[in-house]
Amino acid sequence: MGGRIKPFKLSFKTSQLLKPARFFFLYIYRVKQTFPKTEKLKSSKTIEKLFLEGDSHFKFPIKIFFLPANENENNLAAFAVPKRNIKSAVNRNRIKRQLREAYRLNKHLLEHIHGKKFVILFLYLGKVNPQYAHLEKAMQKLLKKLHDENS
RNA sequence: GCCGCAGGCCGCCUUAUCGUCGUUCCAAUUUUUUUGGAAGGGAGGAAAGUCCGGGCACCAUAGGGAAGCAUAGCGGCUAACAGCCGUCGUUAUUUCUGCGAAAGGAGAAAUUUCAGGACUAGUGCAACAGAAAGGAUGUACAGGUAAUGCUGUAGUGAAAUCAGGUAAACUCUAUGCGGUGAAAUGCCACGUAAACCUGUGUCUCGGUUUUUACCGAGUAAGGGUACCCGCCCAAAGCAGGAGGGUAGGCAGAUUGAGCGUGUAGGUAACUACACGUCUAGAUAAAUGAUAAGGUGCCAAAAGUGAUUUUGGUAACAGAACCCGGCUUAUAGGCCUGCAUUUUUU
Repeated sequence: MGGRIKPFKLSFKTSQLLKPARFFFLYIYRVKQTFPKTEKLKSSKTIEKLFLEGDSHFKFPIKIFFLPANENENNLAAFAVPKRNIKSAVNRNRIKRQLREAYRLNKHLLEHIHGKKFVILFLYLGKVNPQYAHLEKAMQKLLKKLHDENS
């Protein structure tokens, strides 16, 4: 874990804007906020399995499917936006990027489930382009719920 | 200055932090590799539709025939084209010139339309009007004959025996077209590996012959390329099963009919030469988030006005082997040309 901890350095202005719950985690130490290839879910078999066997939670507009996968080193995550709801390719891409961003900034919420790792799929079910702030809120609630159930 | 039309160009910017995908360099670990750091780069004019044309790759089927599809004045450009340029004809608009009492019609220029080969090969079709609209022929008057709508005029119509009109009607003529499509294809790794089992499947008649087989004819009739001939396969082909392996890596893949500038040739499209330049390469698919400032647009308020303040908003849209076009979508801005109107001199 040593390589993943960085000294906390934020300006006064930014830290003022942070909410208390998030502020707590960040104040102790800072989880590295990266999202490299090794944390992306790529196997089509696993994704199929997720839809068939995975448990799900829903908080508008995001639905998540997840399965425990303790043999993995990292949590694996994938993001999907159905073509049925969002027609434009540009908007689909954008929502996927925003989902990924929201996950990247909030994945530290899953760090404290010691030993337990998950395979997660995030599915966007809204029919219009979202505000990023709403997405992030929903993401935080879902990750917290997952955390509380398994700790 | 305002508004309109046509053509061309651009199509949000800057900074900071955190991320993300390649490249290069450095350090650590080291066979590969992995991790960290630094530098520099990272979507479009249409990347879209997949409508044409190529490059490139492959094929047991690529040849010939007919069919089908595409193109269509003439000349040029190009790797090629259904594209582009020039030109002739043609459609329409505007302006000018001169003719005329007027209605009108003539010529020239600019822009613009065209599915612009052939109805003297054949077939089909044609509203209204009209006796009659396609091997047609009636009435009135006049003429003529041995006799007859035989001839002329009137009448209908765009057109009445005239080489009529029509090919975004069949058709004919000329030219072109093998098919598939980067999920192609090649290599590496894994694997006993063009391996195993089951089913389907090569017809009928005649002749030669002991039989196999060969020859000929017929049929939709073994399989393959839509069809036929030809050709190829027969240890083939097709379908299923069991078992194994796997959605792996590298190449293809980004230096190219590339881009920029200049000179020369050409009416132009474009071409030649010289110099400079490297500008995305992902693969469950890289460009995002946050903050601040600016820019454009819209709305409201204030002001005679220049303008200021506040709020909102950021068009269409995401590379997927690569090029040349076409078509469609597109907020807003800039430039050029033409025409109208207003003001000033």
